[in-house]
Amino acid sequence: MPNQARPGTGEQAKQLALGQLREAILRGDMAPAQRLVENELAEQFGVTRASIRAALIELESQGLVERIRNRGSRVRVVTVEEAVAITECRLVLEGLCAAKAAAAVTDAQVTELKDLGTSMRKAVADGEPLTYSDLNHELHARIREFSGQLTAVELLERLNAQLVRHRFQLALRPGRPQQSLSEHLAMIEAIAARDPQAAEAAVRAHLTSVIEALRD
Amino acid sequence: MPNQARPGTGEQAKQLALGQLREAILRGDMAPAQRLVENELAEQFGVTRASIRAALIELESQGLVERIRNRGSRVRVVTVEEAVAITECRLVLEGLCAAKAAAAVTDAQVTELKDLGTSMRKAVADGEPLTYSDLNHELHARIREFSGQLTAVELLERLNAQLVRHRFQLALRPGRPQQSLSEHLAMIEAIAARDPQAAEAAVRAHLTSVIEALRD
DNA sequence: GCGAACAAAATTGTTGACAATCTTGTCTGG
DNA sequence: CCAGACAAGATTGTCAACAATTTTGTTCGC
Repeated sequence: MPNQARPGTGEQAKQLALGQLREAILRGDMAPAQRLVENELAEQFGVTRASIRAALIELESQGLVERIRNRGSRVRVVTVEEAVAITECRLVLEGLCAAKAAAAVTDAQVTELKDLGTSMRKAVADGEPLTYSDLNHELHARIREFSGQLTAVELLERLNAQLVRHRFQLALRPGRPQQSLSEHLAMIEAIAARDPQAAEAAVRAHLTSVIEALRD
Repeated sequence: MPNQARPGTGEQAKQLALGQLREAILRGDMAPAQRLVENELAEQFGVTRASIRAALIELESQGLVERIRNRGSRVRVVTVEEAVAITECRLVLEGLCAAKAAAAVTDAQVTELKDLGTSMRKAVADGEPLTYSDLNHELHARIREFSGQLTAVELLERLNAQLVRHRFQLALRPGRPQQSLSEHLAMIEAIAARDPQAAEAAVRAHLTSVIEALRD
């Protein structure tokens, strides 16, 4: 169960620190490879070093930061090759989720997916890559959710967190949304048709294309 | 990068505690759902609570223990449904690794796999399910290793750690090694033939059979 | 006898100080 | 001028004590 980042509620210090740090890294506030000194972070977030420490240990095993014995922590930089390897894992895991989802979706959920599809079509037509990227993300999340495969969902969320930086670069590439759109619509179509094999194939095709785009 | 459990070397207290605790859980020394009290563990392993605490946090995000706020930690029990879900993830990820391995193995590595195959055949013929289980484990590990897919390997090791208890139950089931053997030999055959699609299919077939066996 | 309020025990969460380790800059000898 | 030893500073690792929380057992009122 991934830790939700909800600063502000009456959480314990460690959870608060974890949430804040995680958000900061995901938002890009911390430069890549930036050093994370426990004392500075503790003062910055208003908690003690022990809490920061616990948060860093957790973030390390989520692959967001790197820790070296007696040398400190830094935000992990994901090379292009790693991004490809991560996306290959996403490919098979999201394929699994899509197949499961195709076998289990309700009518209401199909409607929701189709609505997302039309929104995406509109975003591309209006030339709003930012909105499209958000919808894209949401579509993948919904498919994961509908699959009911809790283990796969957890792994995927961990993997996705490592790709934030690369995701932005990809979304703003000219021509990319157009190609991506048709692939996404095919995924929706296959799930709506309750065809697990087709759904898995569509997801694989989409992420294969993402991998090619990553290797610009 | 998963933390290797190598107690005895001059590691730091937290790493030592982590290794010992992990080994103890994996070996089954800790009963399922057993309470893990920080003070007791600290005394038992000869380290302070802080080290135990850090170790527990890490083990939690590896899915080996469960931690509830102000209530303590216990070794996580994996239900049969969870074991199935985990094995479904293994299915797709090991499929990916097998395909990659088939595309990249050297001749020496093929020889190694075939040797493993004959050893497994012998273990089944001699009726040694324990030896066979070990070889089984090693075969899977080798295939992962030969794939060069670091991200997938890391995910798989995490997943496998959660299945120790179920693995034992499966290995000792009468008739199971015989069926498992032919599936494993097919995997080796496909990788030796450098056929990625066949390798992926063989792994999927094998783990599908494992899932069915899990649902006794 | 039963339920709720309350008190005591056990356990985790937090804090600040201290020790061990690594990095960096300086100095000495060649 | 350079290599290696050495000392100073910075940073992480460890520790023991304290605070907060939850659980459990007990007592009181009905």
